[in-house]
Amino acid sequence: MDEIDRKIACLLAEDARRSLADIGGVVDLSPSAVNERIRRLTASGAIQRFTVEADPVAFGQDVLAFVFVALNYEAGEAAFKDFIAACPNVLDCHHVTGGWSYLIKIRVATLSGVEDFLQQLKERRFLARSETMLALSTVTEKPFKPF
Amino acid sequence: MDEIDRKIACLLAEDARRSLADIGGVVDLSPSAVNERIRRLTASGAIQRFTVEADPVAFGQDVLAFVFVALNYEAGEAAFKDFIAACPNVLDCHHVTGGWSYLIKIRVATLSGVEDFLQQLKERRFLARSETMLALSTVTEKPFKPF
DNA sequence: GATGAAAATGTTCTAAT
DNA sequence: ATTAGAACATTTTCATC
Repeated sequence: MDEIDRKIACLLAEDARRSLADIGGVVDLSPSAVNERIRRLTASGAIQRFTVEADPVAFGQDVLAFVFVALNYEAGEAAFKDFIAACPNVLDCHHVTGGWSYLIKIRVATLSGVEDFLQQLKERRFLARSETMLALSTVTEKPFKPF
Repeated sequence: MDEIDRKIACLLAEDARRSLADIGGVVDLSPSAVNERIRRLTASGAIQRFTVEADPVAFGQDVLAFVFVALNYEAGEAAFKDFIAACPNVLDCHHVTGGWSYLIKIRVATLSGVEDFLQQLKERRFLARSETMLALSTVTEKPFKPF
């Protein structure tokens, strides 16, 4: 992981469709060398996958909410994590400092989707307490990119 | 935006390097037809860009924090938004319901990076109050994907 | 590790329906 | 909007340094 690797990762983050020749032009390497570096970055997990950024609104997921959860540990933390990891509406879930155990970021189609999500947590007995914050508008929202 | 478009977007979200022929095999369309649909999805903004998902830790951004901000409106909301949009450490920034004006998600190399970030907000007089939550561990973290 | 050239694969364009 | 096929470009492999 040197400066060239970082630069290649940055270029791919901006546009993953750039050709190896293009990238090679920027970092002064042959297409094959660039290819080999991308292969290594991918194999090591530094680059996790090639994907597309999609507009949630265009796909009907208009509502963004943050749910703070105090876990009911009797229900099992592992079961909670499994549920969260499998739920397509969950974009983020982190164990956090402060008065709550987890902070969860979800995208749903409508407000009732938020209620459905909370209901699912309740049904599975994961919830001791929770608090929900709705996002009214977004200034910026982007996945992590090397820089 | 029909079911086929959704499916194509899903497949690209999983792996943006799949060939047009591959995708066509799944949705029962010719490579050219798939290509045309991807072109339209991209042109309409439903697909915002082709990119790579990178591992923040591999790139030395180990610390994830959520910063709640009550804005000092005298400093100018537009200036705040400009600053936030331009800051590479900021992954998310949303105007939210509740006692805070904005919820900001940042990635920094070390804890002192959190302090630096808060210091920058202070220097620019954006801050009335703030509260910071550190992420201790991550259950899931992914950009929005159509499904 | 990197290179350059050959081989394999994928994409884009054109004409037609 | 979609298709087929030709023309074009890119990626991948491999022998070599």
